Amino acid sequence: MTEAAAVLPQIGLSRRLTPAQWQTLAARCDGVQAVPARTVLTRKGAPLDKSLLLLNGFVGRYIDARRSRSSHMVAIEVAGDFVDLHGYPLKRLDHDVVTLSPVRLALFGHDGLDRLMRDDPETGRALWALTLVDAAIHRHWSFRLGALRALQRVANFIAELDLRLGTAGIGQDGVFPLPLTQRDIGQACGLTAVHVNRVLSELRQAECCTLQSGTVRIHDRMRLLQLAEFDPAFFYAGQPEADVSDADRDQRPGPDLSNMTTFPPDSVD
Amino acid sequence: MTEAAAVLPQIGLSRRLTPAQWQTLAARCDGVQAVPARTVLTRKGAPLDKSLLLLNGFVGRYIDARRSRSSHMVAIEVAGDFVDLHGYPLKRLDHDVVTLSPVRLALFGHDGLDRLMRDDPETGRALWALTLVDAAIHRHWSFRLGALRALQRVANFIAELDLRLGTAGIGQDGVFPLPLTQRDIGQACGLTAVHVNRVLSELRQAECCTLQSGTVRIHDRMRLLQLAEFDPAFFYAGQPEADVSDADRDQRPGPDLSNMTTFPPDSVD
DNA sequence: CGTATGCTTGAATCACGTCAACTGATGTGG
DNA sequence: CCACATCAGTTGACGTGATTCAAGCATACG
Repeated sequence: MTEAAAVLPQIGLSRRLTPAQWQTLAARCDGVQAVPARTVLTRKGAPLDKSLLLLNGFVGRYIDARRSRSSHMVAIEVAGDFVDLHGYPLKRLDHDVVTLSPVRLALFGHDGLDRLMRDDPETGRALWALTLVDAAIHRHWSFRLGALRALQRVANFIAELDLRLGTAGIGQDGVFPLPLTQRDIGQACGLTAVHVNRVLSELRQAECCTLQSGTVRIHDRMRLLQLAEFDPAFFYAGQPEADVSDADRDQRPGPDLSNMTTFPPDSVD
Repeated sequence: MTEAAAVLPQIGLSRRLTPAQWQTLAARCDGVQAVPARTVLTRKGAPLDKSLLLLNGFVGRYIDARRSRSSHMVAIEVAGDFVDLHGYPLKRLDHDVVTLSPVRLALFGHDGLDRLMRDDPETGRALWALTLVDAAIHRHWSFRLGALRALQRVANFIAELDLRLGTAGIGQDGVFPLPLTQRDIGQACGLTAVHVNRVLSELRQAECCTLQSGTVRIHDRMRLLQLAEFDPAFFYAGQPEADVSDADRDQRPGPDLSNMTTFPPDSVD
């Protein structure tokens, strides 16, 4: 639907496409749909024939343990993220996708993407790169959960959303909306809601940042990033990695496998 | 180098390609190289011009916190895994890649992959799907770290490697090599080496599985999988999702956004 | 040999979970 | 309009799972 395409803003992750690529993609949009909060978009294992681009709001991915009582949020998507793009090559997902807030979604049928891939393989590779940034974010989550403790984890989570929402043009002066309950944050950070509460009030008392009634206010971003051990490298901002054409290849010789160094063992753990 | 291509076995993840696709890819191989254990293959941020397919041995990906003393393993690669395939669209990595054991690697220059993508976009999409399975494994790690506690985590880790190595044709009767120190396992599972030790002896006493001198012996796989809350869905085994051509499309109507259901709140946490 | 590295075990500490009670905001039906 | 339920947030007391520090062994290696 071309009318729909005309209004699609190029925000967030989709900014990694060139304007021309974005036009090519937006032309494939099959419509826009509004969905209320706490609604299942796709259920684990269900076959997919369309992918969803998140225009605004928040969406979570959940894996739940059968025997256990808790489900865990393994990813959060913000405006500009392609929620289901990896469902395009895989044709089904291994987890549930649920809206955390009211959202608006742009729909892309897989057959339309097929044609896009055929007609414009360069844009296809750019879409591939988009899904790889998602994977890098997953690694960052793994790092957060495995290497940090409660206070740092929550700080890191907030710092990540500050960065990602900034890219989406949402929020300013360190203030942005985050309509999650403390239980949601706990599910994302591997903590109980009770402990998230304590950690948040600790961050508040430290004059670091405040999260109240669905709004984050960052008072001291330096301290937040430092506390969070936050390294934005995982986000692959900066150069357009979608552009694999040529130019920046072979300039620097890449890691030569002949000059390998022994991995220095680090102190503990 | 065609001689190198001739000896490349199609194991593990690379089995998700059709034999024809595998031949196409193997023909692009630029050589095979042996690398000793505990060697840095690629350093965070370094520009890449080739990708590596792991023929045997183990490789880990590490993210480390600057201020802190510990680095965290965010992924482990086994025989058949494409270690650096996501470095192909992205051109650099956000983490370090280190061998955990002596390995043999098949090298694929990015320009060769470029030609492959041009000549055979279908195989290109299959490679995309490979990187998406990696992402699914990342989500599984996130789940493990966020939702499970020590005993279950280690059990889950072992169950994952049992599954992945089985696909690579390594090990049988629940016995497979795993040349990791308890400190390595701790870095992967977000635990200290000391606690990994206690957990392993617990698993041993429970007659569940044994990990000694670099070898895993699974005595009661049912109990292991149950204890680990292990759901192999993340691995996308089964149907060849690389085959996006046609056939299995539009058979089932996919999740219709009109019959959305409200997300049922689960009990705790 | 001695030194380094990995595994094992114990005891003390601490971070986080669990249980429970209370608040305040929102909503619903009589 | 008020009784009542519900749900997110908050706080305290208590229990426990994991870390930390420490020491003792085993094996491999120069």
